[in-house]
Amino acid sequence: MPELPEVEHAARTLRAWLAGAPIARARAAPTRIFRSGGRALFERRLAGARLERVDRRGKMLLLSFEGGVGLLCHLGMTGKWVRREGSGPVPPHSRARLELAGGAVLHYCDPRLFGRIEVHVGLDLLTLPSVRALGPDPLVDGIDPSALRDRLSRTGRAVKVALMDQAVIAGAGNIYATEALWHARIHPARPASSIRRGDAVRIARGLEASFAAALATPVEEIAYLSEGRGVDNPFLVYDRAGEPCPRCRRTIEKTTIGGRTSAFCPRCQRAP
DNA sequence: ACGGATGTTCGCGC
DNA sequence: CGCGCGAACATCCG
Repeated sequence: MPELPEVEHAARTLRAWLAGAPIARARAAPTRIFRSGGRALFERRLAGARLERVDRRGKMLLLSFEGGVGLLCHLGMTGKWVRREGSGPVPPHSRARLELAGGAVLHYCDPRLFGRIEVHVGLDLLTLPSVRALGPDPLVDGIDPSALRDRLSRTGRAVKVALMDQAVIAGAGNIYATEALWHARIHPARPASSIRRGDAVRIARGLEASFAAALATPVEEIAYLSEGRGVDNPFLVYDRAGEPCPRCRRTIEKTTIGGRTSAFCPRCQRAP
């Protein structure tokens, strides 16, 4: 459940779920979702907590509660929050749960345990080093093409690898880096250092377009990889190798860049 | 049955 | 120090 659009959806959903009732009880199994000592803090400090605000920075969810308790949650590759009535069945791979006054239960489910939850007391989550290390968030800060070009031009890595670097731009992963570069007509293996002002403008537009499209799409569809059967691929080029490019009809190809599969159109996105 | 999957982090070698 | 690469994490799906 991971890149910016899905995390933004999770933030909005959690905001609504936690708006009414305070947390009555917090429980979690001992898993590596929690770093050292985190589980005890989770169970002890979230009991009785009332939501103040939910923020998102890149792929990080930041839940702040009255009294200075903060919960940071990264969904990793397969994490998601699920709401159940207290009487309902426990969803698969529930790793932690927030029992709300009123009966609903919010489960953090994560089969592969790549996600993480941290509880912090007495500080602003936005000041955490892991949050401050993030680059600008496209929805919160917007994307400044000049700043993007400056950050890209300082590295010789492939532009797609650089776009997935959360310190460059917060929130893009394999799907949206792939989509944005197709929009921008830039080959994913091009050295980031070769990106010029005009390229950066098109990449910024490409990111905005692919994020906007995803935010306008039902979350079950953007999560089609995890939802599995029956959900159509909502993306233009991601996971579409062998199909025609939606712009020029040339067959989309795939290659491996930075260890990740990358789909691209060999005509629209010429090799470096 | 095998291979790959939306992410992050670590170790190793150059 | 930068960077590439592979592995690891644990599970599901086609």
